[in-house]
Amino acid sequence: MLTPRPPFDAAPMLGYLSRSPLEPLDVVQDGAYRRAVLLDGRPTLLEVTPGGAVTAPTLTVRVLAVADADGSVAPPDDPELLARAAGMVAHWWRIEQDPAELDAIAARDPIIGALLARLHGARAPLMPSPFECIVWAILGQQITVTFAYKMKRALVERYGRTLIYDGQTYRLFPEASALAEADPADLREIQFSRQKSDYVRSLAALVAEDRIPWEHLAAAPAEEAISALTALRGVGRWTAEYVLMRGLGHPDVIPAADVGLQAAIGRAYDLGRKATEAQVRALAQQWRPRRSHAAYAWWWSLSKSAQI
DNA sequence: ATCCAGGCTCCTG
DNA sequence: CAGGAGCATGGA
Repeated sequence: MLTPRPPFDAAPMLGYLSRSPLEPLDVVQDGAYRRAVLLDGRPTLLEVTPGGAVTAPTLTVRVLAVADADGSVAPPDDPELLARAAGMVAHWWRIEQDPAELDAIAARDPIIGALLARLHGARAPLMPSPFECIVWAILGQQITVTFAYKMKRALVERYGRTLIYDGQTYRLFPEASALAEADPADLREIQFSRQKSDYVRSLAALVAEDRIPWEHLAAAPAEEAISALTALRGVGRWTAEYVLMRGLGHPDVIPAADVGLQAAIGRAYDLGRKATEAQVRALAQQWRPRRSHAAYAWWWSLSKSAQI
């Protein structure tokens, strides 16, 4: 049982995690979140169940099943495993972040303040791994989100491992080694452009050889990490910023070139059209030092759960 | 039909 | 260094 720093509200986060019916990995059902990940080299199914109140929140983490090499599924055997699973969940769900830091932002900028109020207690959740995040960012380049989900689903179904629990199939995001060896013709079949195919395969090869220092990048100043990431083929500034905020947990990064953000911000600030990248960066000065949370909030405002 | 989506690389002038 | 083509597909 984890006890996030209050206020903490999992509801908007669950809404965000169930944002697309095509999303193949994030499973939200009966108020709980399930996700299969590789832990100690074995597919492991985790479940997170929010409880308590916004002012006294809890997160119950369970390890539902662990798959062995032969694919047979068993209940968890290692007591260490639960502690490690809980640690991962605590990190993804940002339970230590202090939402009080957002109050000053809301006071400075009432427009985002109204949005932050709707998201009272919410955190901007991280993706389970930087690798998954960077691949997802590349899939999302230039195309509609719906099409990106379609590609992600096909990628996961073709290259990801599976875990069957309670009659339900859970998929894992593909390992870097599997994507590094992917046949470009197969990727073309699942509607990857030649560029996306090249980018994903070359990045997967780097990650498989552990050539990307994720921990260093997570701790480095944002601009330094952005420079390092944009040196990689297929990674421009938008992708680097996305990976910093969603994959590495940098608190103060915003992908200002994102057209979704630009549309949301253009509407909210009554600009008459979508904001330019320069306008987003200028407005975002007010959202320091939590620009990542601001970006998440604007994206959330575009999701279905925000329309209600 | 044409444009544009959670961009990036590469090529041109 | 700015500007534009090309990429794959689908919805507006």
